[in-house]
Amino acid sequence: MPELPEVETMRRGIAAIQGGRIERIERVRCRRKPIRIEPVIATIRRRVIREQIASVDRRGKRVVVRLASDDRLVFEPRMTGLILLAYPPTHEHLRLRIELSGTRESQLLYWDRRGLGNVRLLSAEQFEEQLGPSRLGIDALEVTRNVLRDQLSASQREIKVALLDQRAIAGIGNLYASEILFVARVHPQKRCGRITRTQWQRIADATLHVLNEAIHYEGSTLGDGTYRNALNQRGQYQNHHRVYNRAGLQCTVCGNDSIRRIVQAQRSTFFCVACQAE
DNA sequence: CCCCAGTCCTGCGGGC
DNA sequence: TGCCCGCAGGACTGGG
Repeated sequence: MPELPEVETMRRGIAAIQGGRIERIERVRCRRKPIRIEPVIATIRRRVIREQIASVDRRGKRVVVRLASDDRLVFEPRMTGLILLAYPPTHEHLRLRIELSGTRESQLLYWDRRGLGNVRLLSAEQFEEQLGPSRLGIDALEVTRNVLRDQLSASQREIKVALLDQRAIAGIGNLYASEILFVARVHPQKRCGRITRTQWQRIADATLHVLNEAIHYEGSTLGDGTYRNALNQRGQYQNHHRVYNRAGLQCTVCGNDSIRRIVQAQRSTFFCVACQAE
């Protein structure tokens, strides 16, 4: 379930392909399994082959490889996508291989078990249109109390559901929304309109704290073990979760058996009924 | 504006 | 032991 910390870990893992020793894209190979890709592969090849890689960035839950031409190759892993330099978990689900020239041979792989993710080549204009500020909110690592308040306080939605809205804030998904609200001590069903200034401040602080902590541990590799970094190694943040997947277990803060699971917008939410009374 | 259910997909684990 | 079904949830869509 790549969210911001997992996607950022992938981005850092492949960042060595930018500039420097890596010269350019030499080949693009589609593997056996179909891939959601746009435009068609022939057009992608025509536009990327022999292009240099200018930078490797991230926009919310997407990795953005910017080429010297200013076209952008956007990887959106969704549930089970991985962006790798090597060691795909299975050969079967390898979807795309981009061969790069350089002093050392290099490659970029896109692997996706379920295939819900996608890869798109966008012009600078298309990128602005489809992934610009009108479609995708400010990056979650940049939030402040005032950004949260401006974006969400007019909403009557429950805060946990609102945090998942990528048009407001980009990068928070189901797992980190629960973790953030626990650290902020705000009840996940609290309506946005009823959240106080102090609570917005705590949510902003908790967002930065939790996401940076998760990046430090290279993200969360959950039960099915799908998520991996760019070298197919597991993340470790699952060992530091405070509430996610911990229903019925002891709260790390108050010590009570007060962690519950509820469903909001058809998704699991975990929280401590004692620590997040409001 | 918001909410909800359905869609895309695969693999897993529970229940019988 | 095998089969079916529900579940996981990111982003999007269509209907209310």
